[in-house]
Amino acid sequence: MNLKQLSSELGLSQTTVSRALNGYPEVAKSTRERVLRAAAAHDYRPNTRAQGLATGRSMAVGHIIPVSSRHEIVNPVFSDFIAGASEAYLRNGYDMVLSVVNDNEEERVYRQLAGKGNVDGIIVQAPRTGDTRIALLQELDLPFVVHGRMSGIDADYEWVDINNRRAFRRATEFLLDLGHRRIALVNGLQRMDFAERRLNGYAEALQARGVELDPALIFSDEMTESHGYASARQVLVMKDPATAYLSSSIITALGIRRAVEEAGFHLARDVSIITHDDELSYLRNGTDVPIFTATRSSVRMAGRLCAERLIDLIRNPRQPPAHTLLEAELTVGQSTGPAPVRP
Amino acid sequence: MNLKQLSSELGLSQTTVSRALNGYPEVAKSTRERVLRAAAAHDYRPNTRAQGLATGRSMAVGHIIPVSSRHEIVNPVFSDFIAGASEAYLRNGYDMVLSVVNDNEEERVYRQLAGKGNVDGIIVQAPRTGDTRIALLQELDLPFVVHGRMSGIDADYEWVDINNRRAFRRATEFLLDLGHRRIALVNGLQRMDFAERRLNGYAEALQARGVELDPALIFSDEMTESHGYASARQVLVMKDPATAYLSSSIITALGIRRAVEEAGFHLARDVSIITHDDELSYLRNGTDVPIFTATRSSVRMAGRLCAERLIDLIRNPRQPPAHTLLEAELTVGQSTGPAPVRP
DNA sequence: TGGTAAAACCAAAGCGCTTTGGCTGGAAAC
DNA sequence: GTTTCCAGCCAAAGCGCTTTGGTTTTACCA
Repeated sequence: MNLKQLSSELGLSQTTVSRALNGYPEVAKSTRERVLRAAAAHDYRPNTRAQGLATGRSMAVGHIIPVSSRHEIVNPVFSDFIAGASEAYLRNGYDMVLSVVNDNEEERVYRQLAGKGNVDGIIVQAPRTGDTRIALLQELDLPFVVHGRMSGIDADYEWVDINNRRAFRRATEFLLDLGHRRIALVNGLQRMDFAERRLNGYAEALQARGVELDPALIFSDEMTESHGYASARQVLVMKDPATAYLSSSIITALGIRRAVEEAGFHLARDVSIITHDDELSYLRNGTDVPIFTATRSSVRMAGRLCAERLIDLIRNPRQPPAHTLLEAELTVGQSTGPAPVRP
Repeated sequence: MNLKQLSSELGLSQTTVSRALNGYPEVAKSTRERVLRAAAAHDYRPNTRAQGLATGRSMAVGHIIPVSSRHEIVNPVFSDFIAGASEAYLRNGYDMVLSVVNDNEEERVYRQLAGKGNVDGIIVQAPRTGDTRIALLQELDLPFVVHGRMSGIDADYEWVDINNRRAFRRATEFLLDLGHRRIALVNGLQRMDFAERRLNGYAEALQARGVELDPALIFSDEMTESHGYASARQVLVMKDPATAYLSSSIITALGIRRAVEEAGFHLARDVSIITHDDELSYLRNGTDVPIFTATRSSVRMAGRLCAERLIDLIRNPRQPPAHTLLEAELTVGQSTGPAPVRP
């Protein structure tokens, strides 16, 4: 069923039917009701492509998921992020088109998405330090929202991010307060912007207390379980091992815990762990008492916020970029305790 | 830059330029080269919506991700599945449009997707027993591929699935061979088709050995870490607890391990665990020696296969449905050992 | 009753592409 | 030299919608 058929059936012009359906004023109330009834009866839905062609809008937004070409790893937070975003899209009638892209061919995909005109806006994921995508997107004149931020960029742009530096500074301070002095940082890939900010927060806290930063205690890689495990294993064989770990993801934290317990240590008593917790739906940090002491911030909510900002930006294009900074809560769980007394 | 501009710049008709770009034969070789050069120089990309309107194809496929409205949980295997599927789409020029849908409004979304005509085909995820979606999709006459199968349905349809029954039968037999008699099954939601098949495999193996099935040892819920933990806790307080666990996901297995170790037991020596392993990229089952003994099958590959089948189905619509059954490997890791001798 | 303004409707153009159904000029065939 | 054929090009229709710029109808008032 298309507009033409529907309108001829109703004995009306396509114009009137279209206006009736789209809520324009210049159509009699009785006619509108008749049209709406008929549309519902025939389960009529305007063809998106035709609608898009006529209006210039496509009612779709693009999410670009970068996959590191070396590691082939999809960040697991992404599924919850998507779930949050799609809440907003559903409410506003937008579709979500996903592109999983090797990070070496990102530019091509962005250009393509813009050129083919099948999205009205873009969500940029996993920004890296000195990212070149901002300039590209501004040149393409496509509304976009960055999940995270990009250091070392002059241009202003819309972003939604958590206060990574502050969260990790607080977490480090918490461990220092418990008497820990040797604190390992098991971080994400070094080139990721969030990882750098977390490192900065960690370094700041140490410096403020006059604790020297030991580069041997800092690990950066994809945030997998095995990265956590491998890092902790390295720490455990040190002459002067860490008594506490700061982890960038609950998944790496699981790996750290595995290594630590395998070595016969007891969590909280012998070794402490604080992790960042994205509140992944399938990997909740405990149901009542949190398993891990954690800096907590819902990635699902971040997804929703990004999507809402983007929709707003699409509707009102020429507004100045807004910045949404979310604070992470520090919640105490069962994985931290006072630093063990040296034997 | 659009076709009109490009062709006027070249002094050619839109027809010729279009044909040159799309590889039709009735255009001189020299002209074609000239057109291709100009298109590249101006970074011309045909507008997808216009193209779609003209051809009737949209060059996009839909993935419907159901989110249980009660639990609000997105299955984490989904991100790797998507990654696999998008490899195929990328190669074939398809876009992927994602709808995250509450399972109570699925029908509406399917109808909408078909009616609005913005996808050429659909991937159906997480089939449930007695699923009504098959009938709906066949009525809508939209090509589709099911990831998994649906029991209790007469109609024939295209699916890609792993041999869940066989995998869990083998895993159970493996545990029985090790002398285990009390084997707990920590499964996914009961209404999911794969969960039923796994249960059947488990039950079959027990019956074949004359071991009685104890319903108290069977747990079904969303496959979260806490489901694993909670289930194992229930088992641990039994008078006659299980000596082995069969887990439907590596994530629940992590929860089981947590509960077991917390209770002071040692993996493999006191308690055995076999889990199904989807080979999630961020949660690898160990790097060299597998952590868990596991039935292993890459969900990423399943994604790729589903996408490839769907693309084929879109291109050659009237072919009989094919069925792809993947066997899972049983890989021995560090989580299983002979049943402990009763004290 | 006629005139006017507002309300309600419509025809047709246009969005950017593909595709049908020509047309043309030069080479091949006679 | 004429006819035939085909390679190579083009004009225009059409995909299904929105929107512009009307026209007709109704309602109101003098």
